[in-house]
Amino acid sequence: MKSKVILMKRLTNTFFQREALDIAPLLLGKKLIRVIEGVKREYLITEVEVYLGEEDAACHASKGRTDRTEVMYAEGGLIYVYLIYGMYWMLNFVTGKENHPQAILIRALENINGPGRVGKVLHLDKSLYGEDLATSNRIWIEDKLQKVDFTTAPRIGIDYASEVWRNKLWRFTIK
DNA sequence: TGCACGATCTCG
DNA sequence: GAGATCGTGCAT
Repeated sequence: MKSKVILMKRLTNTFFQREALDIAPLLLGKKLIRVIEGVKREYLITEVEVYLGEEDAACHASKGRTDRTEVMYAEGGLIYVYLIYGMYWMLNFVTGKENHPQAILIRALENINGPGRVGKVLHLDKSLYGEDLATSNRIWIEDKLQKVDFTTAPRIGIDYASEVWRNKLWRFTIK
């Protein structure tokens, strides 16, 4: 007797060890799992932004290798979190090959708009810096096996960067 | 050792 | 439109 099983498959590191611009649209509509104090919660990813390499003036890696950016130089599949404006933790997934610093910022989840609020509901903190999405029991991504339509737009909050980088359409939003 | 500032949000 | 609030990177 045959039965159909719908697999909610955790994404492995190979998923993240590709170029951020290829991965970003694929992340839309996927499920973010977060376990807080033993309670498992699920959220749909609805908006992301790509930060790509040392050349990208808006990317933290444009300052080179530092204590903060170190994780971005690792292979894809790790988490990059940092505190901004003294109060908001930003959630990023490291992507690409080793020594190709890049990351994808999770800007919004379903019903949760803005990266600061995302960090708040997920109870992010420094302890998640470098967390491995493939093996963590605190946070990971699962495939939703559904296709989504998306739009692109310039990234938010990077007016300090030069025009070329400001104008990149590296924000991906689910339709 | 000090200082300027930021991949934001909320309130008025 | 401004304030909250603090780690980071770079100058001193």
